Amino acid sequence: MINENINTIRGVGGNASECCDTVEVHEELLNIVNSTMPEETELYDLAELFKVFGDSTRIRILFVLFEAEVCVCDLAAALNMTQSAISHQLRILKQNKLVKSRREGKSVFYSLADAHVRTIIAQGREHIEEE
Amino acid sequence: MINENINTIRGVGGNASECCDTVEVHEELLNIVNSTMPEETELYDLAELFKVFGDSTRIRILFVLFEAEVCVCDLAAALNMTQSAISHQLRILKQNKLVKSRREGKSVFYSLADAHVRTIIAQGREHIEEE
DNA sequence: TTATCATATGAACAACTATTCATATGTTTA
DNA sequence: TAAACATATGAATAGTTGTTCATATGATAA
Repeated sequence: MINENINTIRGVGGNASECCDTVEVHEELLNIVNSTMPEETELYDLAELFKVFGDSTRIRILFVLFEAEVCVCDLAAALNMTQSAISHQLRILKQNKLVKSRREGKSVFYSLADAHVRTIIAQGREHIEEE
Repeated sequence: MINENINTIRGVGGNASECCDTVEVHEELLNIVNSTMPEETELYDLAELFKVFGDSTRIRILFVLFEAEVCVCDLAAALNMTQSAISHQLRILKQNKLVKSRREGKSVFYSLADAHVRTIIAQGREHIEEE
């Protein structure tokens, strides 16, 4: 059971009828928001990071990189997409430090840059596989 | 060090020059993709889930719900947004089973529905706070 | 150098999304 | 019942994003 020791925010009277007809937001709630809410920039960065995971092409790229270090054209061939599309997505993954790259001759090999990638995706899979 | 026992996918010769000029995709890579890549629908669902986390308004809602069960109008007031905007986002969070709701009189109280929410966001924060 | 292969990238376009506005639904109180 | 309050939702719009196309950059081989 989640939230077992989390209070419901109500008005002073403690019933639902006083929930929303007060002009001032409940002080308790404001204290919570002010003390536990991350900074604006961190919230933005967090959303930005999850946006990167929110595209099935990038997810597929990550699943390939879970198993091997692969060059761009092989990724494109394996995922049956154009080199350009893959390259654009790799750029986003790299900007967000989820993958790293290494040039070897004409090819550029990509691999995972961060252990959190596996954890985050694993937790996501667990979530969607419930029921 | 990540990827310490993960092979680089190459051509038969094992050098970079044979990486991409083969007509057929490397068999080893195809085997990996076929055996470890989740189903199309799971990939789609995964991306869909992370899209939900990819918006700072929804992230802020979740941070409030980390601490308390809150009704819609209090969420709107605390986050300084319109009731309609919050309600639309709560709908998305609920559809993806990240929050649950409970009616009490005129108010509807929202709370976290799943422990994975905390884990996923915690991992995200760890990632962006590195360096 | 020139040709070729591998990758990166800017521009354009179509598809998607978050917010706003107006309004509908649901609940309580008078 | 009617009025007021809390929430939900459809439509419209502005902003964002993923792919394609054309082309530029970088590296190797002839």
